[in-house]
Amino acid sequence: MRHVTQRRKRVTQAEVARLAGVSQAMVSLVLNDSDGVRVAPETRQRVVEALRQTGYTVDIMGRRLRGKSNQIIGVFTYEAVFPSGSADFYGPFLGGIEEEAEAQGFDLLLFTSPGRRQGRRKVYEQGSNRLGIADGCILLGRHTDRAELDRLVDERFPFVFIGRRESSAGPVSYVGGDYAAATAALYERVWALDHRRVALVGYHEESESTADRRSGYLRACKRHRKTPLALNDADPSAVFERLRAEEVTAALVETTEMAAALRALATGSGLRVPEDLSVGVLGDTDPTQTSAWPLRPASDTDWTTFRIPRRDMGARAVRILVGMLRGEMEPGRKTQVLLPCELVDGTTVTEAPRAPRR
Amino acid sequence: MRHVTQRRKRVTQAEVARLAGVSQAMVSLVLNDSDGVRVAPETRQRVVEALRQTGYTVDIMGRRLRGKSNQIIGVFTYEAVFPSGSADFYGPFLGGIEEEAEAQGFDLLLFTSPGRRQGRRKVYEQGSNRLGIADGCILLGRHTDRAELDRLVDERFPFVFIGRRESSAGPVSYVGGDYAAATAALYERVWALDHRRVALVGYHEESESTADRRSGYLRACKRHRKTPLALNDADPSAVFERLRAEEVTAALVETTEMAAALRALATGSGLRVPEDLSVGVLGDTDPTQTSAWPLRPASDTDWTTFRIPRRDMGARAVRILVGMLRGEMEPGRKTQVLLPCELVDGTTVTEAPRAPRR
DNA sequence: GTCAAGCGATAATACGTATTACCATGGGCC
DNA sequence: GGCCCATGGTAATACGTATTATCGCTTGAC
Repeated sequence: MRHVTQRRKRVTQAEVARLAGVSQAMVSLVLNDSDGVRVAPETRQRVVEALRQTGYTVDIMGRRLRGKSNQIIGVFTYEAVFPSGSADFYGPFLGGIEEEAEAQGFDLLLFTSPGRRQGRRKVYEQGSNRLGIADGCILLGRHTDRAELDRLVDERFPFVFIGRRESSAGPVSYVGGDYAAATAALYERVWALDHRRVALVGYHEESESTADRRSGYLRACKRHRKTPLALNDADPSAVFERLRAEEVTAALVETTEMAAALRALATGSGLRVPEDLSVGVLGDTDPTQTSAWPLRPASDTDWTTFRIPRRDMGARAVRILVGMLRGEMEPGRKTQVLLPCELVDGTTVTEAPRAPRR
Repeated sequence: MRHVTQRRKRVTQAEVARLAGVSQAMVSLVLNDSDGVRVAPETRQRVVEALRQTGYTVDIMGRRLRGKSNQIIGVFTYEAVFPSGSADFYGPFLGGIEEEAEAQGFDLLLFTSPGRRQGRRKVYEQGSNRLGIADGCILLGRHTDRAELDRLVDERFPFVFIGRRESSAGPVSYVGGDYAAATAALYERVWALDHRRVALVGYHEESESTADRRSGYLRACKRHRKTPLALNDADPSAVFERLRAEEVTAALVETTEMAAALRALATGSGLRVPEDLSVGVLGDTDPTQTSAWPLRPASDTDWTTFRIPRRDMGARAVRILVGMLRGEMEPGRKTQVLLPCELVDGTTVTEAPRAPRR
C-alpha cells in the first residue's frame, strides 16, 4: 500500500511534543540537554520514545536562524572547477580544502551559478552577493576581477585568497606560494652550473605571481651583480631572438607552455635543450608530480621546475578562514602566508656550455 | 584610518529598511518584485540605494524557513571527493554535475562535514539531516547505507542517486549505467571470438551494480545455452584455480584491480594474457579514457572494457533533480534512467586458444 | 459632497528552533 | 501556618524572510 504521497512534510519538534504530551520547548531541552536544566527521567523517556517513533531530524534552518552559524565555507573559482578537457588546475587545491573543511566540520558551497543568469535581472542576486550565503569564502582563480576584490575587502566579508593578492581597498588574507624565493633558488641552481647569462621570461599579463617571480629573479641578479634580462612572452619568436642575441645560456620561464614553445624554437634553430640552452620552469603548471589527480603529461618532458604545494595551500587557507570565523583574530588583522616551493630537478637544466665567447 | 572593525554582522532587511526609511516588508517586495504588487519608483529607488550601500545579501536560512527554494543543489558522497592518493572516482561525475548546475543556475553544496563529529553526542545531528539546507540532493558513492537510503525515501526529500539503487521504502530516482546490457555485449564480443567457456568474476559484496553485471552475464549465458560460472573475488587464488579447473578461456571481471590480480596469478602459472586467457573488465574503473582528470594509469594495461559515461550521468542527474524541484513531475513518480556504456576494445581479449580439449 | 476604487505602504504572521523568564507544586524549616 | 526553595515544566520570544491582510490617502465618478 503506497502512502498517499504528497508534499514533503518534515517532522517538527511541535509534532513530537504533541505526541509525547509535552511542550515544544521540552523537546528542544531533551535534544540539547543543556547543562543546568533538569528534566524528569520519566518525561525524558517519553520524549525520547516520541522522537524515535517519528524519526525526527533537526531542521538546521530553524537552528541557524536562532543564531548559530551555518558551518558553510564558500568556494569561489573564476573558472570551472571540473573542466572537461583542459588541465586540472583546481583539483589539488580543492583536495586540501575539502580535507581541512571536513576536519573542521564545515560543508563546502561551490559557487557555480553567478555571472550567467540572463533572464530576469535581479538587482542583488548576482556576483559576489551570493557569497554571503556562506559564513566565509575561499577564492581562487588565475584571473581576478580587481573591482570585485576591492568590493569584497570593502564589505568586510571574511575571505581568504589562494595566491597572493593585493587590493587598494585594504589588506587581504591569502595563502600563496613563495615564488620569489623559489625563483631565486632556481637562479642559484643554474648559477652553480656555471650559467652566467640567465634570462627571465614572464607572463605578459601583469599579476602578483608574475611580479613575485620577477622580484625573485631581480634579487638574484643583484646578488650576483648581473644585469637583469626580463622579457615577456607576448611574442615568442622575438623572445627567442633576444635570447640568442644576448647569448643567454639559461632561461627561467614562467609556464610549461612557454617553455615548450621556446624549446621548439630552439630546436628549429639547431640549438639543443638543455645542452645549448637550459630551461627552468617557474612552477609546476603540470601538476603531475604533486597532484592527487595527475595529468597525463601533455608533453612527457621532465622539466626542471619547482613544486607548488597546492594541496597544502588549500588546507591552510581553510584553517585561516576558520580562525577568522571563530573570531580568533583581531578583526582588522589579515593573515598572509607564503609557503615554500620545493625545487624539482628535471632534465632541462644542465651545465652551461663551455662558452666560445669571451 | 582603520574602521573600528567589529564582529561581522549580517545585514538584514530590517536594517536596510531603517536606512531607507521604509518597512522590512517593502525591502522584501523590492527584492522579489512579485508580480501584481506595485512599488512607487521613487521608493524603489531609495531601497535599491540602501541595498547597495549596505551590501545586503539574502540569508538563505531565513528564506528557506519561509518555504522558498534557494537555488542550491546538495552533493553527498560517501567518500572524499578529492582523494589524496587513490583513484579519482568522483571527478567525472562532478564535472557533469557542475556543468549542468551552472547551466541551470544552481550552486553546489558539498557535504563534507557529517558523520565525524565526535565531541558532544547530539542525538540527531549527523547523517542526512544536513541535506535539508539544499533544495534537493545528488547522492553518489560506492558504498551505500541502506538504512539511510530508506529513511531518505521516507522523508520525501527530493534526491537523485547516481548508480541504480533500490529501497524497500519505495521507488528511488537514479541515473545509472546499463551494466547488464554492457556485460552482455562484452560476452557477445568474446563469444564472437570463439570463446565458449566464459566466467564471471564479481565483487564479493552484493550491490545493485554487481547484480546488474551478473544479470547481464546470466542473460547472455542463457541465450547461448551455456551453464553460467559466476564467482566472487573473495579469494583470488581460489578463483583462479576454479577458472583453470573449468577450462575457462575468457573471464569477465568486475574491476581493474581484480583483473590485474588475476593476470598476475595467470602469469605466475605460465599462462599468458590474452593468448591463453582473455580478460574483460566490466567498466572502466580506470577513467583515463573518459575522465577530465586522467589517472596516471596504475598499470598501463589497455584493458578491454566498457566505458561508463560518468560525466553524462552527473549532468543527467542534475537535470532530473531540477525537474523534480520545479514540480514538473507527479510527486510520487520517480525517474529511473540507465545510460548505455560503450565497448572499448583493448589488448586483453583476443581469439580463444585453439583448444587441445574435446 | 459622498462613495468607490486605486494606489502605496505597513502591520501581522508563519516558518522551526533555542533559550529565558516565569509559573505551579510540594516539601522542609522555623 | 507562613515562608523559602528546589523541582519540573511551560509560555513567550527572537532569529530573517515572504506574503497576506489591512490601512490611509488620493482621485475620479456620480
